[in-house]
Amino acid sequence: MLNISAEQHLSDGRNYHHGDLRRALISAARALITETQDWTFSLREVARRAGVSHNAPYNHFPEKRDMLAAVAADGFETLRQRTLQAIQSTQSAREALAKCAHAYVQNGVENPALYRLMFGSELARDNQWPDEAHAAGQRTKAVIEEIVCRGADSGEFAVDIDDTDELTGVVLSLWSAVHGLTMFVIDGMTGTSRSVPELVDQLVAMQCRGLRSRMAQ
Amino acid sequence: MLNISAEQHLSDGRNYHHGDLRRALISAARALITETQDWTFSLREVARRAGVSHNAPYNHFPEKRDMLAAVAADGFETLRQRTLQAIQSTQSAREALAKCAHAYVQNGVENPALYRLMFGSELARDNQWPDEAHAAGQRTKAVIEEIVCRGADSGEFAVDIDDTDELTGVVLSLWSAVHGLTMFVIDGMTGTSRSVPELVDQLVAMQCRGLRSRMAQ
DNA sequence: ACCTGAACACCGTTCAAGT
DNA sequence: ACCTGAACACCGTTCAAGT
Repeated sequence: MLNISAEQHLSDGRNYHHGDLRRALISAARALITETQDWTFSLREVARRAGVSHNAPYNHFPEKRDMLAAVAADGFETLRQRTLQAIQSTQSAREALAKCAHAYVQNGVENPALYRLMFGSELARDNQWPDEAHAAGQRTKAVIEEIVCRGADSGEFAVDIDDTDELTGVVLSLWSAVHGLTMFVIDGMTGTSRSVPELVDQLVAMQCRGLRSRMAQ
Repeated sequence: MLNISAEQHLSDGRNYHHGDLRRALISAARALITETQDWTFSLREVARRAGVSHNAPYNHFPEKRDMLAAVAADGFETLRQRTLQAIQSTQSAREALAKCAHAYVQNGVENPALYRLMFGSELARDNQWPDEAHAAGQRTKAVIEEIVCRGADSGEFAVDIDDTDELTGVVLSLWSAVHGLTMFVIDGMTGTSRSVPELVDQLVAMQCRGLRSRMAQ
């Protein structure tokens, strides 16, 4: 994954402090988020963990927010890889969508704070996201787009993928549903005792039904 | 709405500082969020705005987080009222769902920071939400549940509302989709030039299709 | 180019005290 | 019961200086 350990760097012959402090800071911050399930820790604490002075981070990030944005981008990359792996060797678009959704939700459940950072975040400044995090999010979206195109090709989904607007809208609707469910599960807002996989299955079933028949809107 | 002004308090004959500082603090914080589109302001700043010493808030909230949670609950209440009003005098469940979704998304777009606070939030401590915010969220969910029940009664939606699990799952799926879309619109992650109303319409159309026919899952 | 240490203006929270 | 003021340990960020 993206978490290159300190040892690897050192065995590289590169000095931890001079070779890749940026990466080390991101790793340290991500580890802190994973451990504490919170990101109210200080930038100084991250620097301490990385074994550098409390200002060293400013050589790599303009301010704290930008470092968190880099962690978020890292989280998006992990999510992308996990969903991508989940749809390997699936037999149908329908199955791929289900597998993707399960992997997606589980990724969030396993590290709620990181998932919250990726989306909920005060990363936005003036309601504008840092480019790095934004781009990483778009790459994650591409996985869903691939599934939709596959379903259209196979005839499973009644989507006109040559109509860019329609394709984008469908992809966005699907991502919205899966993302929303992930948030509610994480936040304990489901208000039911049903298992997470059951909820995911029901959501996917409903979305697939919506994609199959295309009556008057 | 819930924003009772200072004047109203004073005309009540109640002293602003002794009568309802809690409410005044929530209002001040909400105003700060609305103005700055951020909630990294300090608790001391909120106290300043309310014209009290920097510790007065501690008489009403155990810590800063709890005050933000109260603001979030306030935001949920506004959202609930706006969606509730949107579905008044609608002719069908289908129309109600559309109107509700439009009002919901627009509410988020009008005050992104508040919406982010309500959901994305580091309000959670140990992944557990403050009771007040949690309860307010559940009340918002009830609006969607009402629409689904109405659609089941009228035969518009093929949902067995006597099956609690199924009903909960459907409501959660719908809420997930609308919430997810709201977040993506706010975060500028839609990756399309289509208008927000168009995206909402497409999402609603897809969800309704999913609710109408019930073939083998 | 990258890192350090001192410095500045702030903050969340606690505590003893006032009414 | 509610509010104040002083105090504590911290933080983000800047700056001058070191290599």
